Amino acid sequence: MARTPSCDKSGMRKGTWTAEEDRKLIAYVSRYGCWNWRQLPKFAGLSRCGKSCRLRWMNYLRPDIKRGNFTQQEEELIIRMHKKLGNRWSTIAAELPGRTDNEVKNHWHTSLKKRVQHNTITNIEDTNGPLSPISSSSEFSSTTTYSDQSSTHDFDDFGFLDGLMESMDQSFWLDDLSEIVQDNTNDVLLVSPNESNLVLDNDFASFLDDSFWTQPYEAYMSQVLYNNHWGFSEF
DNA sequence: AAAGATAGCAACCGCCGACCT
DNA sequence: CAGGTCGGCGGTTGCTATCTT
Repeated sequence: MARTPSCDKSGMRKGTWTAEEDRKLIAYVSRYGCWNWRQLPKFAGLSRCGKSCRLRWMNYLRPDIKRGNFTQQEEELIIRMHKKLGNRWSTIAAELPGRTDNEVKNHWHTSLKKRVQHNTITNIEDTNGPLSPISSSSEFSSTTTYSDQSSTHDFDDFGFLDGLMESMDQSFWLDDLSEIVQDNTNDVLLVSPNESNLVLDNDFASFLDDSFWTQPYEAYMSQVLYNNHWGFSEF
């Protein structure tokens, strides 16, 4: 679980923190605060570099650290924010009181990442059959083919449409599992897991040409902007 | 029961931006 | 402006625990 204690070239200890080291760090920071992490170990009687002390305090010893399993709400928030922000762990952790960026990052890599990937594959299989091209018999044509996640057009891709349908139920827009899909009649729908599907208005639907469904969102939008087909303000 | 594989997570490393001199 | 210091961040490592064969 932890690294074997060792020392670096300058004689600073590395590896797992002992209970005694923890006690010294807690005692010092509690009394004097963390005014300078570089200098702190010297005054606190620790043979650790400042960085190591800071990390230990921030990720483990801080009194407001919340330990234990992540709740379902916390996990959902992490998944949602990761989808929006990417690997900005400190920003994500800031929304989870008592959780550290390191903890959130670890939890993502060990648990949530696999779950999200599994859900993506499952959703694709649900609509298209197991990793097969778009099926004409399925209710919806998927926004993606095979398992190429880069060509999935999740709802968040269209954040710039936020002002367009302000009257919509906000939960629809915030739902990360919403997708933009095309049905048998070529209507373009916003599909939400809560089954409140919505047909997009014709302006938007007609804007999506065939290449939308066959290439990654970024590439598609680059092409759109390059061709000046559509300025954001027009919507 | 033993060996190998995998999961979980604390801790380290290197980089970057802010700030100071 | 240049150089140095510091705190903070994200990626990665290395070790133990647990599971699987």
